[in-house]
Amino acid sequence: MPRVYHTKEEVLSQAQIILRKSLRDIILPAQIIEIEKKIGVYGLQRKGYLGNLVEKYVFDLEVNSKSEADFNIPGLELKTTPLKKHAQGQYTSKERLVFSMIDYKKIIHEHWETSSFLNKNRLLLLMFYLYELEKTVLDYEFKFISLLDLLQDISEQDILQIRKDWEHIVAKIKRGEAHLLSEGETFYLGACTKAANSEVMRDQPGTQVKAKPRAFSLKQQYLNYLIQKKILNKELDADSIAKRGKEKKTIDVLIQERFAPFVGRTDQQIMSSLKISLSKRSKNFKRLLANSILTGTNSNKVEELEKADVTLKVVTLEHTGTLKESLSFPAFDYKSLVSQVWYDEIGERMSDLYAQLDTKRFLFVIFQKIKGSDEIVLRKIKFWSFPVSDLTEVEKVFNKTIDCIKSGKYEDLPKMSENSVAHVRPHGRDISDTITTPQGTQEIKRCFWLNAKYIQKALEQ
DNA sequence: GCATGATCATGC
DNA sequence: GCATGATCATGC
Repeated sequence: MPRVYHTKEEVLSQAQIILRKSLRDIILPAQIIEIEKKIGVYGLQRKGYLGNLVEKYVFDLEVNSKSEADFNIPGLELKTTPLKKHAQGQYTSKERLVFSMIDYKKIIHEHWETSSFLNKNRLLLLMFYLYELEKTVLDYEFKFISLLDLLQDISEQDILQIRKDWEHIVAKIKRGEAHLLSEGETFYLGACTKAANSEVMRDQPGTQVKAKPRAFSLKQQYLNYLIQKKILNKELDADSIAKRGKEKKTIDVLIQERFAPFVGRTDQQIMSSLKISLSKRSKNFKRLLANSILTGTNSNKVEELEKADVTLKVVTLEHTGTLKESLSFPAFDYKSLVSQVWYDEIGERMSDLYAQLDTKRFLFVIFQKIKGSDEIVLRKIKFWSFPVSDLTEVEKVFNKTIDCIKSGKYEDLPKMSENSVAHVRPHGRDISDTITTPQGTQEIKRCFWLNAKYIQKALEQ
């Protein structure tokens, strides 16, 4: 008979039996053999299998494949989720935390307080295990186990943001724009792509256009924040824009308000009203200026931006309004790149570049040069995420890049003149900064860039 | 003026 | 020591 749980405390206490242990440590030899047989059939990577095993062997529950609640306790959801270990020994989440699929047709009739998302996931039993490539589900060690109440254990500020994220996603679906959703347009709660079992593309309300299946997710960076702050009780070394969470505002409102008094002012005026003095010769001068406006310190780490995985980009327009410089991404590894596929339509595999464009959010701080002066003016700030409608253009660049690398034609890599959105260009320290190619030769480090003209247009909108 | 190649400066 | 964000330099 499967076990029945009556309280969340009972569930949490049962979960602890596997803390700092692996499945192999807590089950019988006969069960180990049975699981090893299945691993042979399913392979090591079968997602969700570990979750099923935990339900069965840690909690003694009957495992069903339906999306029914794990326990009989309303809102309590079990999540087994992987960690990765960094060189300095600290743990971060390996992935975002994915919830159940968004039902495009039903959700447009929901409200946050009574939403199916909150109903199902308000209480999260988070079981973090250390993912290691060479191990199977039997040997992953469970590192942290925590019960998180989404409405009580996180700051009001964060709850508000999650609610606004949810409302943003629902509003977009209501407008018949589910196909235009991307994970990058919200802060903590995202709508991430998710493999569908039966249908690849889904119907959505109000339009004939089909949309990719998506699920709610807590973004990876926000999950990292929860691990550090709520599970390990560590103080963050980042500076908060809303000091100590007293201001109950969403991130974009908060940031807009911080910059508003300085829009239209010169760098000199900004420095004197902030009572700071920064060297203009310093290459990150404008970056420091932006940080000072945001947090009052020159710290590069801004809590709200880190939690929401927002990349701050400082750009400087010419006095005429043109943007000269393109936007770089981290340098790529030729060998790793050729093993990637752009996006496999069921969301099982995607390239680093696709992931960057679909999940990242940018905050542009836009300065402009003044004619005949060495002063600059803060023009505006703008949140931006990459429009899904332009992904196909980048896909062309991506595929051509892979073709060129595979055939060793490094001089034919996609140029800015070939594509309106993106190109490939060097991105190393100098010409001696090289990396090994699939051919075994050394080649200068390069990366994908978003074209300056393209970014300029995006900023004007 | 723009595309492309190359490098700087900082901070982790 | 290196990755990264940002910018510089050159040549057409």
